[in-house]
Amino acid sequence: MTPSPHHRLGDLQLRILQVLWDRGEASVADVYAVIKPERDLAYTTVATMLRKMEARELVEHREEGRAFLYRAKVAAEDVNRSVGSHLVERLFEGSLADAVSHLLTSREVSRAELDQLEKLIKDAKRRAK
Amino acid sequence: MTPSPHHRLGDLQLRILQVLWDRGEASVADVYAVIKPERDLAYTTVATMLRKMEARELVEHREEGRAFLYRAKVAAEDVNRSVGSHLVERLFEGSLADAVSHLLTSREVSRAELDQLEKLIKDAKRRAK
DNA sequence: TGATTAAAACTACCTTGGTAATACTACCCG
DNA sequence: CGGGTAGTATTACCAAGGTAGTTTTAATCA
Repeated sequence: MTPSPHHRLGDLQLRILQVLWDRGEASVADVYAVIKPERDLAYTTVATMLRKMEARELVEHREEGRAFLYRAKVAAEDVNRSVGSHLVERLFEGSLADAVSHLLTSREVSRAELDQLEKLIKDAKRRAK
Repeated sequence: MTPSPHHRLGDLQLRILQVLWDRGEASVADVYAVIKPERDLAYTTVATMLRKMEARELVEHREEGRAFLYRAKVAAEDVNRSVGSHLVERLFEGSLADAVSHLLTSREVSRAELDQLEKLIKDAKRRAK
């Protein structure tokens, strides 16, 4: 079975993973409670998705009484990196600078964020030295 | 009809758009010639995809003799921005800095690229001032 | 004990990207 | 004229994300 490349996770799957990363462990009801206000889904939708994700090895569960407690089986770091990397690759032919450049013109970026970015670059440079 | 959010473009669709952006106009054969060496597809696959993309208003075509000449109907800028933005949003809750930070740790970034990035930030700051 | 309820299991459906074989069509060349 | 050839058109599949109704099961409470 293919380890299924992380970069093609759908929005709902990603959102569910985020909840799990946040909580460590969560029941369907927990996940549902978090997601429901954001997007109006049925409880069973979340449950089904979780089951599908388990089949794909993205999450796993254990039983606690009659309920299932799910945990993410993939690391946030890995997924974020994988998704981000894939995007830069497919959209900007690998040029991080191009990617950031587009991002900078596409959104309001606060002064604080710019400062933060600057520091990031400086750190990276230092490490590269 | 929904203007179909650009951020859900698949890899093949994106690649095809890139060819069209590059050429301005291209026949199926043209697109095929470019893509074939990268991924081993059938000619009809490309043709079908183009037709599907036309239905989705991503491209349009005119007839030149017996062949179709396709043109992108969406701007590269728009798509890149949209895809990039969506990613930052869904993965990093809108924090560009977080996004870049992950990208920096996920790939080899050349000194030149770092310099380029630094300049980008400085420019953005100047503009924001 | 019997009814309510909460949970999971099962089933089903739609959309879209991706992939391609096959069928049709018109044109050009010998 | 007749057949190759270069195109498009048609049709079909599969996988995966997303969505959710319906059914079963088990526990809890009155």
